[in-house]
Amino acid sequence: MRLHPRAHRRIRTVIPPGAARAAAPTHRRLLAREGDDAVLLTVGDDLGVLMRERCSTAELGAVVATAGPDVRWVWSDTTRWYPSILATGHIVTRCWDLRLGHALLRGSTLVPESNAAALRKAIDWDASSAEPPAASTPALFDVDDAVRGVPDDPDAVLAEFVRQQRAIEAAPERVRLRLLLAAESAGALLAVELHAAGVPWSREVHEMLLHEALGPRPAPGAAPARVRELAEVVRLALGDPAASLDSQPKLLRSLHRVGVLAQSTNRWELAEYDHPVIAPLLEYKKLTRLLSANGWAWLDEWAAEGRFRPVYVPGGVVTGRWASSGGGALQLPRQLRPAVRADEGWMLVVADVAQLEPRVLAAMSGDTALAQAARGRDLYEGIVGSGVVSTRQEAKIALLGAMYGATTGDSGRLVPALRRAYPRAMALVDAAAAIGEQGGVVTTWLGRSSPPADARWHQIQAAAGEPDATDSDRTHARRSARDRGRFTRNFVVQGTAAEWALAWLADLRGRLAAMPTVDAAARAPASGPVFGARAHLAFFLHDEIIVHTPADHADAVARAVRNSAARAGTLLFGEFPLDFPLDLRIAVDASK
DNA sequence: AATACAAGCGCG
DNA sequence: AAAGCGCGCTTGTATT
Repeated sequence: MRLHPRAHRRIRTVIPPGAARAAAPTHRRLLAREGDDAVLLTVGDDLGVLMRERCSTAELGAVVATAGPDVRWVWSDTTRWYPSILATGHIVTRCWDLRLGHALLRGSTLVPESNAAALRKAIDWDASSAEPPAASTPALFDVDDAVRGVPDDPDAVLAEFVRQQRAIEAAPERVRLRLLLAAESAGALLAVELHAAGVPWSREVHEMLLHEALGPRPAPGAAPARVRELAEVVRLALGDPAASLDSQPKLLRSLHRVGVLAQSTNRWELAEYDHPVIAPLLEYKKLTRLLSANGWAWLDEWAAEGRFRPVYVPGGVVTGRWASSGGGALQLPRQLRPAVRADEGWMLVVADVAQLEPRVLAAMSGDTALAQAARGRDLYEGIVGSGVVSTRQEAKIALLGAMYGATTGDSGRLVPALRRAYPRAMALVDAAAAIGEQGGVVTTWLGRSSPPADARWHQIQAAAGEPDATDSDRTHARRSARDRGRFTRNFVVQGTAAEWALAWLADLRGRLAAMPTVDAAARAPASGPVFGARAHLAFFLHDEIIVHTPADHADAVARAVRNSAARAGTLLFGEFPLDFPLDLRIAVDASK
């Protein structure tokens, strides 16, 4: 790396300071790179550059801090810029993530086509996946788009910002798009912060849980005692001391030999057979799963320092949900939740939204009957109370079936009753399914659109319409159309729920940042210099959050969590009469 | 030996 | 007890 000339150690202002002062408080500032330096562009309402500054990247944290909390930093990609700024101890309050913005706007049906086309043309987003999908490609859609880059040089950053700004301003629903971009960008900041802060994790509790379930930690390469014992019991029941339990084909053959004629080794199917081998085998599978997914090796690799730090991937799911990579953050088994444990003198505020997706569906469809059923704490009980179905379990299955597109089984059987009781809500998901089946694009409440049907999908549909089409072609086409219909049916609901959750998080993040810090002795050092000093979000999973907070602030945090949920509701749905009740607990650990 | 795929199971 | 959306991860097997 090149050393910077002394002159670069201080910000060099190119525009006279007077103009800069006038511009600074209200205007967005773009960050770009030139060699090893960062370039800062202050942009006016007319999108003209008011000021151009330059500093070394090492000084960026200080520059951000000096600029104050009212600036919205516009940059190519939060994952590229924010970690190093945060590492110097500075929180960025607002940003505009151009990569995420591009991914949203280039495909949104709310953006006028000429603007969307301009965005697509400017950045060759999917250059490497432009060829028609190979015949073997099973995916219905491709999320690679979201991970491609926006260039970092000043001209490109400014040009992309201008394109995105114009795309939004040209849209009749610009208020929604602005909200979506702001929420998505706040999520990008939070994802970096969650990784830095980490989930407080008790090695002691985790080891105790493993010991209880599996026995003492075995030598490397050996199976734990409890697993070995169960394997013996299973092999005895199979009448084969050498039976292999970890290879599906071999296990299936062994099962067949003792009369268990299952088609697969999945546990739901195995559970249907009445044979002495079943119970110990299911227990064996459960324990080996715990061992391989979240055993001692996982603990050593992911939570050794008292924090679990997964990498969150905002926008990583087509619907707008977050994905994660590393450590399986989205799959922490409930069994291990007691290991999520606050530091000494700290508490956890654990909150999840009750039935988020059906509530969101009620609001977006304007279905006041469903909203009425949701008025109490439990939406499913509300449906039972309206006499639509007779048990809570039926209400749940029916509603999930309606949102997922179930056609058979208990779920499919109950959907018609729901359709009669809540015609507006059901019409919304049915319409989304119909559009998907025809190859169309659907859009969430704030403007995230589903990916269009790919070339392979169209090819399958076209083949079924040819004169020489076989029954198999037609069946294939119909199935593929319905698959896509179920996807778009769920997309609008899951995607809007993700938007609600982002709005909740973004608002809460702001409230937590405003909370007081604690003195040195009361800090949680493992959460880092910034978050170890105050209440901070520690975990997020679709509709639930965990805040790690100094014990004295727990009540205030709980109020903030509730207030933010209420705020998210009005931000998205205005005065529509619907609340989003939380199940909220203040506790030392995250177990139920 | 390296890579791709499918099954299975964890989460919402 | 599951058949219907969205994921990530591990394991064993098949492919190269």
